Amino acid sequence: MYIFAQLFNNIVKLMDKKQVIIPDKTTEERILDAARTVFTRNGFAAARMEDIAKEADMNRALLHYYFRSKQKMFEVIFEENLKHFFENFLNILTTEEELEIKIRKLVTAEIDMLLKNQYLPLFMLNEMNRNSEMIKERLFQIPQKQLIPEFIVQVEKEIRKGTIKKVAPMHLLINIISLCIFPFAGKPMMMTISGINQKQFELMMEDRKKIIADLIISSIKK
Amino acid sequence: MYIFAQLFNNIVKLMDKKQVIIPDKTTEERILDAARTVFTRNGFAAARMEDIAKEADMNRALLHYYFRSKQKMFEVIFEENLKHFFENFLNILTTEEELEIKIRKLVTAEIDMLLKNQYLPLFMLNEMNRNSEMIKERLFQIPQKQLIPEFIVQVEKEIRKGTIKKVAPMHLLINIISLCIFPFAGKPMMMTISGINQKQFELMMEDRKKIIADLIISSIKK
DNA sequence: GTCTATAATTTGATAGAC
DNA sequence: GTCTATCAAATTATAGAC
Repeated sequence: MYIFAQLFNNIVKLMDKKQVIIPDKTTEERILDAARTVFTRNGFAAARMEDIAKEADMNRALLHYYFRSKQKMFEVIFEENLKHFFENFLNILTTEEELEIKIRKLVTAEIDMLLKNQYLPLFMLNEMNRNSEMIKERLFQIPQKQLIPEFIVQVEKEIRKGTIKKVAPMHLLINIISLCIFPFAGKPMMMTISGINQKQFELMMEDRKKIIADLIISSIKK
Repeated sequence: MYIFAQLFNNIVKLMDKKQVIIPDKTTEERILDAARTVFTRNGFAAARMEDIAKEADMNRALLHYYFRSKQKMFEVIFEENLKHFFENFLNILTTEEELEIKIRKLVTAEIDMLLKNQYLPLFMLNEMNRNSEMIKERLFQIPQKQLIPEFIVQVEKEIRKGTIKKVAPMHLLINIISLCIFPFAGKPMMMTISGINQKQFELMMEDRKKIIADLIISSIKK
């Protein structure tokens, strides 16, 4: 029953504001979309319920009706972002793939993901930096404890076999992560310094897929 | 005249709270020290005037007496941090030094600076990401416009001379910056993932001075 | 210059009509 | 479910005593 009321409501708004509102999204989805945008862009502290309401084209009261508090709403988005940020990377990190292939896949997948979520790095870095209990708890639940060592073991095995140079596996991993993620966290700086625009930035990151992988691989090749 | 009153005041507080307060710092300096700590750690949005007052061991009213508003106080600290973040790096970038030596100096100086200012990267990345008019204006005033091209010219010259491989100068620069700065911005993540403590993190960054420089240099050597 | 008390503003959260 | 009106709390900023 209410689905028609909502549909009608959206169509009225659509005509009224001459704006495209996807009519088949539930209110909850519209709120989450808006919350994702605002929280990911501004972080918890700088995000305003009013901003989210405006982004979702509704009023603040409705946000509280669906999610009770800013904190609870944030936790949903943080959870999403945390998973998004780590999941794919950690999955590739522990496949049975040969090391060189794996490094190329890691870099490509990571940069592709970040090109679609350009505010994610700064969001994650910030929220992990904040000393929030909730976030510390959630971080400890990540299965990194097992996944990272798996990769390290793989690198150590290659070193013993003599197929790659003797490198510190943890540094290797940090190098890969740094080279992929930093340009996104520092995008405004990059763009100002080098005077490039959004489109040029994205093209540059496409180039970096090969540049980073080559750099890393040449540093471990004998 | 008032310098004695202040000295007396500080000594009283010192005895009263059994706490070491350097008595020869002016009130303004004590406020700036506190503001630097709080703003750099938490960013503008999450920083509270109350936090700064507590850190400086005085009350909020006094902060306003000296700096009028939170915004004005922040601008002083931002200015300081901006200079601190770029100045030394850009100076080294444009010395007459030979390229390989220069890269080693850049990496060492940058990591040394960041070891002493571990919250600086995240602060700068965040504030540059915020769309503040004041910050955009200040960024444009940085002499990067001239300094970066100077370095790029140097690299291009080496390539033409045939002393180094044919690499994209801008990517080379971004690689150096990424490798040095990212671990500090992602310190909480690094520490959680690899289970290391503050002391171990700092030792790791000491190791990275050589690791990063070697990596970069080996990638340009013929 | 420094403090206490208080005003003003912003922001998160709720009540109640429809 | 959604809105308007309102409250409550947090936070910045000022007034005025000492």
